[in-house]
Amino acid sequence: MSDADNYKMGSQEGLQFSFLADHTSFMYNQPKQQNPSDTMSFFYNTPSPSPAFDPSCSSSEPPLFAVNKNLGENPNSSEAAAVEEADSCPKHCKAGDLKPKKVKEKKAREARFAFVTKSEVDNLEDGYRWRKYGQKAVKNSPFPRSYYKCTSQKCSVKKLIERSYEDSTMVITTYLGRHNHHSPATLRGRAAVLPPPLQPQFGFHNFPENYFTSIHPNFPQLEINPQFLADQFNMDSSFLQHP
DNA sequence: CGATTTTGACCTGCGC
DNA sequence: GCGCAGGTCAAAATCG
Repeated sequence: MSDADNYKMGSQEGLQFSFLADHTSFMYNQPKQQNPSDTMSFFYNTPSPSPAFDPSCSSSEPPLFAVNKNLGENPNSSEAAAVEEADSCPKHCKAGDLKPKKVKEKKAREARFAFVTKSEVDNLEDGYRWRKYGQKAVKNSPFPRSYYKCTSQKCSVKKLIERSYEDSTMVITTYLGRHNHHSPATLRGRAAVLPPPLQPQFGFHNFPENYFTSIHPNFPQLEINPQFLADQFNMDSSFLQHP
């Protein structure tokens, strides 16, 4: 079975994926019957109170991930539990814990951007070239985590890939750092069909710049690049184009 | 033969 | 200080 077939299988159920950017979780869940003219957007999902922004939660939490709370019919499903794990920091800063915490000066954590996709292939094609440099077993998970570095010289972006232990069909991808170069795929001739690259102040700096068509920094609603989705999910790009 | 992957060893940070 | 877990290194193996 080809990768394209795998993506097709995912899209038959509608597009479902979630992601985190700098400790804030986002989710996207497109119903199968969505109106083709609808804008495809990600929406802010800030927990309240919001431990996601607790600066003391900075260096040793498990990989950031979230699973859409609305994916399952049962609100008490394990997927909803996974969101709780992603939205709260482990042990020392649970939501509702108002005790002052010992805050250490820590090396600034590399910005992260994590998202979840439903796919049978682990390493989703994102236009960049990656070299695997490690693989580790993950506690409480039967699936290992793979570590990748961008192969471009002077680019220190890393990517972590693992499968969700709650749902083995979900792939958790975490980007660390920001590319200092264009996507090789873009340079190879896709520029003609892609919008101009976003500027370096791109708010979700760990993500390939061609993922999104626009960013609203004060109201974080993202519009995904239709051509990118078409490429990733083997969909008809005309279905995804804005009216 | 160069690039990439595999995999065990090693390093680091954190909690107890 | 010790043990655990996450992350990285680097030599060997594999691939194209």
